[in-house]
Amino acid sequence: MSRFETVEDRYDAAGVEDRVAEWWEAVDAYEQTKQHREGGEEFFFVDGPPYTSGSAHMGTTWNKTLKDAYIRYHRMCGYDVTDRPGYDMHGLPIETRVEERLGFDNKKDIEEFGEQNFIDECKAYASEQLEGLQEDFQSFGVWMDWDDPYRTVDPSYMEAAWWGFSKAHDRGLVEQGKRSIAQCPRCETAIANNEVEYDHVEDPSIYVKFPLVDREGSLVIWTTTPWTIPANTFVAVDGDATYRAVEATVGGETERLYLEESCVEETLERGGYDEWTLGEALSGEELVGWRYEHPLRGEVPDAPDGDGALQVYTADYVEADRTGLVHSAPGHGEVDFERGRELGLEVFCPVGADGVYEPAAGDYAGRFVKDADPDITDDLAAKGLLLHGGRHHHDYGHCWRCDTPVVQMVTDQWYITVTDIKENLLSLIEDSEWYPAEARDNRFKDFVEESPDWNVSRQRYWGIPIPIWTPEEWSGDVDDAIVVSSREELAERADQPVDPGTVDLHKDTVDELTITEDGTTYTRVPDVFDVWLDSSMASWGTLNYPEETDDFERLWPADLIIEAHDQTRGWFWSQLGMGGATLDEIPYRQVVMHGFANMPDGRSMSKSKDIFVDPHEVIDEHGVDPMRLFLLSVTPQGDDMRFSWDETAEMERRLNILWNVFRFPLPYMRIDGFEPDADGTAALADADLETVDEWVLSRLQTTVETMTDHWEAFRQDKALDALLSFVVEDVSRFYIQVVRERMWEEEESPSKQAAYATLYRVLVETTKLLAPYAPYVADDIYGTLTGDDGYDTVHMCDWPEPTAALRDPQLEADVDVVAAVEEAGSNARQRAERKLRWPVRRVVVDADDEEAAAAVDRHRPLLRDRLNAREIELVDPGADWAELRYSVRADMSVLGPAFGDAAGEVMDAINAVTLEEPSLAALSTAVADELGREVELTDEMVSFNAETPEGVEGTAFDVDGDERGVVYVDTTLTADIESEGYAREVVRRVQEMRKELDLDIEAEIRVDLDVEDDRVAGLVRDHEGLIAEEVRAAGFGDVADGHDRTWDVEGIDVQIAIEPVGD
RNA sequence: GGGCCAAUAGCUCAGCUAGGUAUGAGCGCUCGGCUGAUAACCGGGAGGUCCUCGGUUCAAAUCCGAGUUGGCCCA
Repeated sequence: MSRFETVEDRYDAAGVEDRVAEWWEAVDAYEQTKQHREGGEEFFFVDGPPYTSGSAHMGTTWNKTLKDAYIRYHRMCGYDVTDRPGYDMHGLPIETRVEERLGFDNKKDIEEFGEQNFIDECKAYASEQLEGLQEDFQSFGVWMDWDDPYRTVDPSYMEAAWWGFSKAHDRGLVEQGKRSIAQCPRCETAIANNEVEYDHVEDPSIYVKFPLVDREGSLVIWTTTPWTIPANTFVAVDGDATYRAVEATVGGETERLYLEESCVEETLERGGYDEWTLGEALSGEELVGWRYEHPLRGEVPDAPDGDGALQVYTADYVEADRTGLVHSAPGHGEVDFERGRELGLEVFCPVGADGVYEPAAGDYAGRFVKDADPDITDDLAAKGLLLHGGRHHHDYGHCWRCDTPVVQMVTDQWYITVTDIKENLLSLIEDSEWYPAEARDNRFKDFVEESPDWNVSRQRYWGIPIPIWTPEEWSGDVDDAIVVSSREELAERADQPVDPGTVDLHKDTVDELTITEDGTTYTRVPDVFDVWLDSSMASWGTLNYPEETDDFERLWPADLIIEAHDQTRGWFWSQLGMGGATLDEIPYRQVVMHGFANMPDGRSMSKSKDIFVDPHEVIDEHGVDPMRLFLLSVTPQGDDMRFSWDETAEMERRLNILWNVFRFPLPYMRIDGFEPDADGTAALADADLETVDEWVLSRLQTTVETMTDHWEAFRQDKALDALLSFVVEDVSRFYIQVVRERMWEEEESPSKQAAYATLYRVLVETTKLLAPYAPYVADDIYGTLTGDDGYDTVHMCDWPEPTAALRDPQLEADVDVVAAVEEAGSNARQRAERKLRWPVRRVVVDADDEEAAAAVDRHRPLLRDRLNAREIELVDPGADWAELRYSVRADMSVLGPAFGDAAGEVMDAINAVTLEEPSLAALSTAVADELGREVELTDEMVSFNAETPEGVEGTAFDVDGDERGVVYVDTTLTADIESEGYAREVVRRVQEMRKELDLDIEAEIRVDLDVEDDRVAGLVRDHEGLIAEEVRAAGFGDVADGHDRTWDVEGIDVQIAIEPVGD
């Protein structure tokens, strides 16, 4: 590939990306880059596996882009980076998708279809989705090991989970037990608390009277779940609250009710009582031990009736709300269960996994619990126990996958008892560094402190089977069960023949396996793991541990993980829990926690509600690199991102500026046969650098240092700011503007060579700095610049290090001053209405301090050039420019009282004078002259205003907000200046006409000028030499058949004709 | 209902973790300039209840409290 080839006029993302993708393919760019770093210090990055349902959304896109950028950065820094992507492929979400596909309603359909068939369908679905994601990620320019992703459904990965679980078991952290869990009656499985979504619903709201035994009256409870009343076991009160006996009358009949004092009025009004009187006051403690009749004893004969049941107890979950007495069913509610267990009460749950009452529910057996609500309410009403029945709007839990309302109930589940090692876990957290740090110390720590034991069992199909085999007459003691840790062990212990090399560990396979030892046959527990357990093993699953041990021993734990803040409760936690349970270590060292990708208006994206931005659409519109640039331009630490089309378009424009900067020197370099070494070091060493060259190279070093610091602090967004500002402000707006003329020089010159070497170096280093962000365009530019002399891809390059010898902070500070002076000078010019094309006689810089003055003094030629000034004059700091004069403005509010009737006269005199210096003494003298008499003036009476000489405009300049002086531009015309000004006007028109003819840069022309005004014609003629040089005119005179145009130049018609001259 | 985070120009965000005039930045808008990088570039200008209300203080975008809106997590 030859260097400095012609490129498109305009940055075209799609074109670049297609071209580069093809190139990568052709030269195995990814593989080469990885091989290039083999033997380097190893860096173990672990990919948090996306779930394989649906395609990549903006959040995943952001996440993978961040990962890609940090992997590329670390590679450039010399690390041999682990980059195995992963996919989370088990779990209920996929099962429900497949059920939808197959038109299934419940587990019975699955059983009929066949477990194995269903598992095959799930696997096919997950694999299909995986392929889509793989394509998506690759289309985002992400370089990971796409040929070998870890998949949670692979036997080797599943084995990692078995190993981890058995480790936890070895350490006594596995147990089976009853817990109150959220059950999805449709999916017929427990679902984790974080899988419960709360939606607004309307439920029954009933007040029920529980008749007391041994004393008159009833307790009044309130509930929104009538279906839990069959399981009522006790009533809870607040021991410190005050309860009242109430004599309530309705329809002439009076009854005694007990409820919390502050709830009486509202409750009895609801109950429609005509009147009531407050009776005895009792503390909650005093109610403890009171016994009552189960309100549905007739309908549910098996309802709790054991020791201690149907009594009042205290509980800390009671609030003075509704009635202040809480119906408690340990067989259902979580807090009820906990309290019931403390009290040693029976756990009665007459509901099956499908949410249907079992025979123990008596009359209600066979009914779906929610459907039984009205019957139960009616039955209570029929017995006169319903005080009030209404409806209530509140939030109620639903299954996150199928949206079915959950049923809270007690079932047997398997647990990893992380609460036993909570202190360890909390201290392990300290071994990880988080970005941002507060996420660890607030959010994460809080979550870990509050987390309960981890229910890892699910009564489903598509998951990693729990590797527990229990004996026929099992005691329930986990020590009597067998926990298998590997395929090898399974093969050894199973009664049936198993080939550990080929066995698939899914449920359909292992369910059939039994283990017989010491005459006892063990069968597998039918549950599968909670899918969160799958990914919790990713840090060793990625390394195929325990099947392979070398990598694990060398690399584990992970050096870096990068995920969004929802993973605090997800993957960050599950990994900590498993790492702690198995190895008593935290599986990661550094955590970058980014935010969520929201809509441009701040709402969260939601595919189901059709509120989202599709990454592919962004790519079609603006390209991959601009999208990545946008995603990487926002902070990766905690804050949510609002996607912005405008900002993405802006990134495309910035890349276009870079493209222009890059393509500008190409024709010149090509024509001159410029052939620097690949990274330009040698070319630079040979070059005779000029001041601006040194400056921009120094800026480059500073930029490299700044960027590196930001990258190391995981603030690639700030690093990008530094890079883009360098490219746009320093290179494009300043350096290129200054060196343009040097590039145009026809002859070989050291100056031109120095500009080439400088710009080359700047561009090559820029492509390296840009590479992690915009991998395509960076590589395209790099390739065009280095050709066959560089690496096949910029991604093999080392991350630049600042070169101390090229640093010159003084020069950078100087140029800051020069640029400020230039800016102020341009402003002054504009106010004087003098275009830059017209030279000015002089620019006077009145700097406030020595430093600014010295900077200007050191760079007079540069400033002369930038401001098109014949001369730069410098006023001594501390002194005012001698040519300034001062006018004075009188303040009548002070003059009036002081001078009375004479005030007007004094004011006129003050306003009329012009002073050489702004002092009261000078003013007094001048005013005395004007008035013909002395007057006493004070500072308060006047203010001084500087007046510039005729034809001079002044503007203050500042650096970083600090005012450093004033720039005066003297626009007085001279014949010489007019002559050059007009000549340059002509040059510009001729140049435009050359372009209209599409002439080659080097083509020579003949020019015919006809200026309407004779004086101006003469002025132009004086500068024919300049014109000829600038427009490559071989001569002036008649152009018979050329390109002919008449221009208006400053109000004067100028007719110009040009024609190319033959060779 | 609870915890955490955010709210500053039309847009995206700095500034807040040492209180001291919003020098705010880029984009967009607008007026002007430049013209062999040209769909680029330069300069001027307009544009703000710093979410609201209280408090601390000589002084609050900044510190404290309450609230509003949005996000995440939990119930």
